[in-house]
Amino acid sequence: MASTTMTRKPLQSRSQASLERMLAAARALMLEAGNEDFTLIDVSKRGNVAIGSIYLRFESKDALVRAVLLEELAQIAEDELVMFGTVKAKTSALEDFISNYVDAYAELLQRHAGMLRLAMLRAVFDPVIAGPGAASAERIAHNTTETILEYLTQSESPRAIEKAEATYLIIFSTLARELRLGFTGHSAHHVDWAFLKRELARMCLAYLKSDD
Amino acid sequence: MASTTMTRKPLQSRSQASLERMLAAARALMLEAGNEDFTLIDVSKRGNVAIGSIYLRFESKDALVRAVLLEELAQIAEDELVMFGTVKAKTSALEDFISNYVDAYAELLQRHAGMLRLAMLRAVFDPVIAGPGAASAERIAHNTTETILEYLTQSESPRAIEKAEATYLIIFSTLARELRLGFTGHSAHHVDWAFLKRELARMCLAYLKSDD
Amino acid sequence: MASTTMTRKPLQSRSQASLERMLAAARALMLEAGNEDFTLIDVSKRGNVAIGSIYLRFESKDALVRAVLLEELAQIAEDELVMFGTVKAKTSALEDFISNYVDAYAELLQRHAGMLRLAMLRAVFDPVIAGPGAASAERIAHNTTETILEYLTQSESPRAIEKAEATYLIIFSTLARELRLGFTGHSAHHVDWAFLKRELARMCLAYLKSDD
Amino acid sequence: MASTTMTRKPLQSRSQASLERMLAAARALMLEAGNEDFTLIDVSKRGNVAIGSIYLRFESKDALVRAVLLEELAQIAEDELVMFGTVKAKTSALEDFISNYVDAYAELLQRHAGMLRLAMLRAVFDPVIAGPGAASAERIAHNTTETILEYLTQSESPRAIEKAEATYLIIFSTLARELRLGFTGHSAHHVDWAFLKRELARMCLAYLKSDD
DNA sequence: TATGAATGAGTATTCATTCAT
DNA sequence: GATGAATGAATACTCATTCAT
Repeated sequence: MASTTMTRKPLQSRSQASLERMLAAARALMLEAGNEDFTLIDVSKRGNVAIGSIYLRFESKDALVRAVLLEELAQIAEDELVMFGTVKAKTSALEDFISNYVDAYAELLQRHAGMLRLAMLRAVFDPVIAGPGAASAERIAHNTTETILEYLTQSESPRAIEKAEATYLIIFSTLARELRLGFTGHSAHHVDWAFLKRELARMCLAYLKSDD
Repeated sequence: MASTTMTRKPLQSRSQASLERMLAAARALMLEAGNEDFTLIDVSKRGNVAIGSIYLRFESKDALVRAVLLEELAQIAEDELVMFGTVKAKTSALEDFISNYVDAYAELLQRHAGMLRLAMLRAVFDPVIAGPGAASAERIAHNTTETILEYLTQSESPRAIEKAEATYLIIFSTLARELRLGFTGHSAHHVDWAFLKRELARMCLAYLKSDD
Repeated sequence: MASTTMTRKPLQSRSQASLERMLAAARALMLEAGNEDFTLIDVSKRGNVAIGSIYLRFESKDALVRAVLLEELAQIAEDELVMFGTVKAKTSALEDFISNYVDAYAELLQRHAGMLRLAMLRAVFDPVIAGPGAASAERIAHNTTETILEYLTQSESPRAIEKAEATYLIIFSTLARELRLGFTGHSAHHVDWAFLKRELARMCLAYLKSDD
Repeated sequence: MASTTMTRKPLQSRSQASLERMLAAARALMLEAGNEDFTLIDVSKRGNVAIGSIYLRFESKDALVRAVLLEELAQIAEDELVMFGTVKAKTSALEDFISNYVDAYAELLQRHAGMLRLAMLRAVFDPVIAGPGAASAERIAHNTTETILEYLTQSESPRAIEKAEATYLIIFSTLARELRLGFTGHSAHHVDWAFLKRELARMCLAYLKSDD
């Protein structure tokens, strides 16, 4: 068994390296062009892999694109969890939480903007992408809502659940503008990002604390 | 004058009809697929126009796509003005305005969602689309902000300008989710639209009325 | 009959003018491009004639091209006769004749170079052009040969006929290089034209006067 | 070394064979039509290569045409050198040289007439073809002139250089008629080729030996 | 397994020709 | 007769996919 492993490992890592190179090449090409219009020849040259090798791992170009996006979505999901834990750990009041959360979430979305944009475009017609995307989104929505609720119940706010959910939705929507979906800064091309984040936090707080 | 019209109409309407058929066919194909990947053969068949006829009116497939989008953007700009006038006419208090505005703006964006989505995607690399899109966006942003300010100055709110601007941005961003930019309902696929609109209005109001 | 003529003339001259405009436009386009790759739309715009009108006079684009070329070939034939008469009129010795003839023939070929080039290219596959072209060529060949013979018989040269014919062939071939058929001056790009004409005349004279 | 050849040959010859088939097909089509108006589908069918394979070797149809012509021009250049060497080797007097040279040069031009004709047509607008064509022409012109001069200086002829150059030009121009540039036999369609070559040689000799 | 040359269906674009007005 | 908008066949080129080595 040891020998089997010995013999297989190098081969596997060879394969593994080749697989990673094609994924990385496709990823780079997708980010550079902002779309999926790269060719497999591009991937072949850039990733130093034979075209045939791509078809050994993926049944089509589409499957390769999906793999790249799914990999990114998994990473985003992980990053979200880490981000969420970090924010929670350093906050004890609603004010702190909302403000830090908006900052951290904004940063996360910005970091993954390129691929997230592509993932969202594809999600429109590709359930394989829409699924994990929605699942991940739901988890972060749930976590966020729960945490806001924890802070809110301390102050016995009525309609707490509804407000917490709306808050998450509005925060996500607003920050998602940064994914460059929209006319270059539709309605905002000289509004700066810091300003938007600050006011978004304030708005959410005013809303959450209001006793309507 | 009547005779002039008589003589010209048939000639114009023939051409006009053909032009409209190709624009309509392209529009329909774009909306159905959610992208610009239709072929001119599709347009030819669907619109019952010869391929050559398309090139009689447009210098390229791209120009046809642009024409479809520009037509829609012009319509959107007009609709926005009408919508804005209607909302203003029937509101006298900030509460009414925000609530009605969110409703009406949401309806407008929903009505144009398909093409607006395509316009935004193209705006990323096509200045011919980005220009009018941004101009239109800026006008509605300006109008909205001004109106909010009118109501706010009545109550001498500090930071009125910043809050009015942030309000517009956040409303637009939140409603724009409806353009299906995002995982089908990323984080919101069973949250209903009526709920979101109501809470968005409330949030904005709480924010605008807060004395931070 | 007078009235018929009255009524017809203006119409005819209208038609005539239109016909001439399309021929002139086609001619200009052919000369500018150096080939037959113009489009009928070009002719339509340039000549201010409707495309339909072209098909009223010519059964195809090819027929239009032919008409232009045939018109030019007829003009060339006429020019050749005039040129030949002029040269003969002012010369009385072989030396004068050859020298003046080479000059005048060179000038004629140069003047018609553009269309002659096109005519020759088309003659390869179009008998309608090859015919008149060859006929015209034969006449000038005959005239030239005859004239040379007149001068030669004065000096009782043996092989006079053969030499006269060869002289014409060689003069024509050499001058035809000016039609820009050949690598830009294949083998001659800094040899000047005046030199070539002078030496060509000398060579012919030496040959004609030799008693081989 | 043998094994290297063994391993490489099959790979190369497959590719090589395919490349040669497309070049040969294009060549044949060009010669048959006398122009470049063949289609890539024609090449594909005739050469039994996929259209895509053509684009694997050439970046455009134009590049394929160029390759065919350049190949021929290179062959012509080589043939010219061989021809020239052979002629020089077997001649010791001017008479012999001119006569043999005209014969051999005529044969060479005839052999390559079809492609040479196409090359010259393209040279008008394509520097890639005009360059090698002119270079090759200049070399043969130079060689010819030099050789004539060697024979002439023996007889201390005045104006030797000018006469040698003119001789080359006139020989080339006259023989080039055979490239079918000109109305099929413009001025010569029943003049036979043997006659023309003989007289051309005589004319050149008479000229070169004359003491003008 | 790995390779990358070969494949050919698919697409934008052009332009001679037709024909309704 | 005159017009010029409409037609659609034809063609260069691209690229995902296959398969012989």
